Amino acid sequence: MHKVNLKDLAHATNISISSVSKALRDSHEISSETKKKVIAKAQEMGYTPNPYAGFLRNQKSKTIAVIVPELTNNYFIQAISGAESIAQEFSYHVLIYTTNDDFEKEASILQHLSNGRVDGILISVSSNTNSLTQLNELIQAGIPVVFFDRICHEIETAKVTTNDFASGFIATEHLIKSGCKNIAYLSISDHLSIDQKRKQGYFEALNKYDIQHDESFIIKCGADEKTNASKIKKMLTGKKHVDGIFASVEKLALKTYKVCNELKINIPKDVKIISFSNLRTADLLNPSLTTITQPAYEIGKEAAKILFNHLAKRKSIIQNENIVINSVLTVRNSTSTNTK
Amino acid sequence: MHKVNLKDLAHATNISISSVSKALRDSHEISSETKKKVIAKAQEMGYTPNPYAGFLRNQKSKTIAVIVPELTNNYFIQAISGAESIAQEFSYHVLIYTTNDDFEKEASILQHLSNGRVDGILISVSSNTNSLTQLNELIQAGIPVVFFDRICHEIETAKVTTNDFASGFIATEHLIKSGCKNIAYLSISDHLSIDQKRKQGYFEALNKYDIQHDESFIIKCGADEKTNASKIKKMLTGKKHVDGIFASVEKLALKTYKVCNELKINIPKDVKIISFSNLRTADLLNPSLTTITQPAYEIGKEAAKILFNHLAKRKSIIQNENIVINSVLTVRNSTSTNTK
DNA sequence: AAATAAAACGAAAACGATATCGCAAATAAA
DNA sequence: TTTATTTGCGATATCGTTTTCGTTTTATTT
Repeated sequence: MHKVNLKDLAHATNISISSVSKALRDSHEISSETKKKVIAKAQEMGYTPNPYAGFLRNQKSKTIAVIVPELTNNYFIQAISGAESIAQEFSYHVLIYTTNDDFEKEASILQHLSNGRVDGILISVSSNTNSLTQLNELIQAGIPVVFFDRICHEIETAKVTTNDFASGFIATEHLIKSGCKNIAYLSISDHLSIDQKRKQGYFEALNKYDIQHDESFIIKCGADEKTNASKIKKMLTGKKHVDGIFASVEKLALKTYKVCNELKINIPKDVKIISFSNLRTADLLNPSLTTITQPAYEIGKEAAKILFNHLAKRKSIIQNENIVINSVLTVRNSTSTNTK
Repeated sequence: MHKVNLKDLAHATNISISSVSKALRDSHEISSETKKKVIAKAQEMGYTPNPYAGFLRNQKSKTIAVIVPELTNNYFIQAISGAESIAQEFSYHVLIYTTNDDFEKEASILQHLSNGRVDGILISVSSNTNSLTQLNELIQAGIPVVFFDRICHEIETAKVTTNDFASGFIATEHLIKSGCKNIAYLSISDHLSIDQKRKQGYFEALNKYDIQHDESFIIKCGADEKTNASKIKKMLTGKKHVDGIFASVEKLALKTYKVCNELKINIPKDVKIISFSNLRTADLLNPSLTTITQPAYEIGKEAAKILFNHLAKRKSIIQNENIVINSVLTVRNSTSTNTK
């Protein structure tokens, strides 16, 4: 079955290709009669424009890329979901790429995208990102980039985040007010701006309440699950008794839950836990988990909106801008003082 | 900054466009010296081929679409994740579309894709899908479609699923062996083949153990969360005491947990629950949830492999085929008989 | 009626890469 | 040396649109 194109349509209607094209695009240069004729014939023959020809002609594909470290993460999924909803509104298409938190893979994806396959990019960088040059080249080449969550401060463009510093402070303060004296911070990566800011908020809270800062309470976790588990285990069984844990990301909190189960450590009696998390089942956990929840869906929507509005304007450079959407604290049983 | 193309490269090297093109594609028609010269210059000038031109020429874009009802669902995410991993292997790009379980939206997406924007499609249809004609047209037009999970039996192509019938049987049998007599089935949609099969497995198990089948124990849930909650509540507070619940999908199990919390109904003492689920936190719930888990990641990988292998062969039609990857039962406390 | 303006359409040049030719030069075979 | 063959390269058509610019026809003005 041959796919019908403008040429076929022109032949069938005895009208030139260019006029047929114009008729279908509702140009004022074409009389309403011929428009009708062309449209009817197009309908009849089942004409649909070849997308690639349009892409080539316009150097635009109505497609954006969303690049995230991983998909099996509620935060990113919600953000993608938000971005996708806006994309549908703007009739854009969404390409998904995962980096597995590997900056080489990230660089290779960005490299691949530099040929202009997409009109714009939404990205949350990998923990150890090193792709500054790639990203800058992309922007120089006229492909707008918007960051969300895991941003690169060094690059001038729009960035959508949550209030990491304040949230870190609030989380830690909540633990303190719940009676914790020895509070550990589970870090996911030194290189990540979100981690740094959350940690700064943590320090700020400790300072405010005159709590001694102990370097051994900063647990540097990473990509490897096993290593994380053993570090958490070591912390919980160490001489210095930890009575509060602030997890910078959800998966570290969940790992802590499992370790506590193993070690028969009672949450919240022995140790209280709060975590950044977008888990839908936070209130069904045993015990239910006190969370700092980012409005991930909104963040994704906002980032996408900025990108599409920019693409609509066709201005070459996105202004440097920091959009902050606040997280919310939801207190649950993992930080409860009522130890029945 | 002007993007450099073959023409520029030809001009810079004093070689014809066609030869430059051939040189870059390592054609045997070009001498190794000129190849070197061209490649060096390409490097120097930062040449990257314009993707759209290639798409137009080849009528192929190395892009597939993955269409799912929703993203905020662990099953679909894992499946997409699996598909994406294979896509990276095959150097394919992945466009994501969500239908919000609305068949009109699904139809419109499929319609849009019929112009050949993608080389192939992976789809899990919406609950009330009606898009048979669209799907058939797509296949007729030479765009291969592979189903996963939520399939259309009527359409001749490859379908990747789990053993829904057997799993439904196993789940129900597990409840029966745990002492349940009055087992409810939470259905998500009558129209879905997965739901029908799981329910058939449920009936089969009831039959085998000579348990009276009670029509009021089939709870027809749907997209609306509130309605689902009230139906579940009604079931749990009805005269006929329900002592076992088999949820066809995760979200219905979670809803049941919340309703039980509200009503102070104890799981598993008052009622036992088993569910199809891909929740990572199943063992951290209160109580931990007994699950039938689909190998979603594998299913996504398998579906993608079939599609890519087919695309590589360029054969026009995918043979009708049913690939089944078995789910696994993981017994946890929500069906425990040890009611401490 | 002549001159001008507007309306409706068509020819052709892009967009950038690829592949089929044909043609020359260099090599091999006769 | 002549003929045949290989090797290396270039001109050109093609993929299917869109858009600029002419050209013709119709409508408007003097």
